[in-house]
Amino acid sequence: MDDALGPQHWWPGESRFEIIVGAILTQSTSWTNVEKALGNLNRHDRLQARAIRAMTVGELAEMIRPSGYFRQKASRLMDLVQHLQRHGSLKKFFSRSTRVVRKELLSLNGIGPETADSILLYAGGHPVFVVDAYTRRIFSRHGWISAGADYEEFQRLFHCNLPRDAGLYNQYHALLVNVGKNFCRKSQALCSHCPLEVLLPGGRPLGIRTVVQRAESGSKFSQSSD
DNA sequence: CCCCAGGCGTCCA
DNA sequence: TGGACGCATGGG
Repeated sequence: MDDALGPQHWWPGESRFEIIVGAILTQSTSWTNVEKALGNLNRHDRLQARAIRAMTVGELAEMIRPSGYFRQKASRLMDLVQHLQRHGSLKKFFSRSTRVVRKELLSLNGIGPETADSILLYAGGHPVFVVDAYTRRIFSRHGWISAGADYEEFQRLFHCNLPRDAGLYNQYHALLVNVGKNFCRKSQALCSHCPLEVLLPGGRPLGIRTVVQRAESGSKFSQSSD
């Protein structure tokens, strides 16, 4: 286990490798389904890179079936694991500059900006802000950024307004996920009980720091995970 | 029955 | 460059 030196993250997972696997499996999929897939892998003692490589993609696909898109994800996961192998340890893989590792992750099939950044932040401890559907929804609904802004544009908003700190990005993202899940839901947003209610459009513009501090002090779910 | 979930690649205008 | 679509299971 080389996760002893890894960051303390809220992202579920016992090891850096499990976090990486989870990042692929959770693409457009609820975490409960991902848990079933991870449970299958764990039960068969398959939550290590070596054990994954020893399987066929077909076997891997069957094991992760509950996470949905299982054929695609099996193939993506296998590609990633093969790639990681060439770098030796995960520690070596992540020890290079954020820019280099990110570019490399993005070059792999099935790894887009959010998955790459989740892996960088939660498995690698790199200071990159993860922009997900919750983040986009919360910030565009409040009028803080256009809904049509692209990934890099959203990310720049955070990188330019917050200290470059992995622990901070980790915590902020966790808070946004909680607000997104429990209040700023896709349909039927529960603004009346939301910690960000006073920041609805029309109010005085406030910085990101204020937004997140409010989420932190107001959310009853700030410590919940999975 | 419906809608939704912590995306990504491909295709096409 | 950007919008539609396929990928798929499981829960509410």
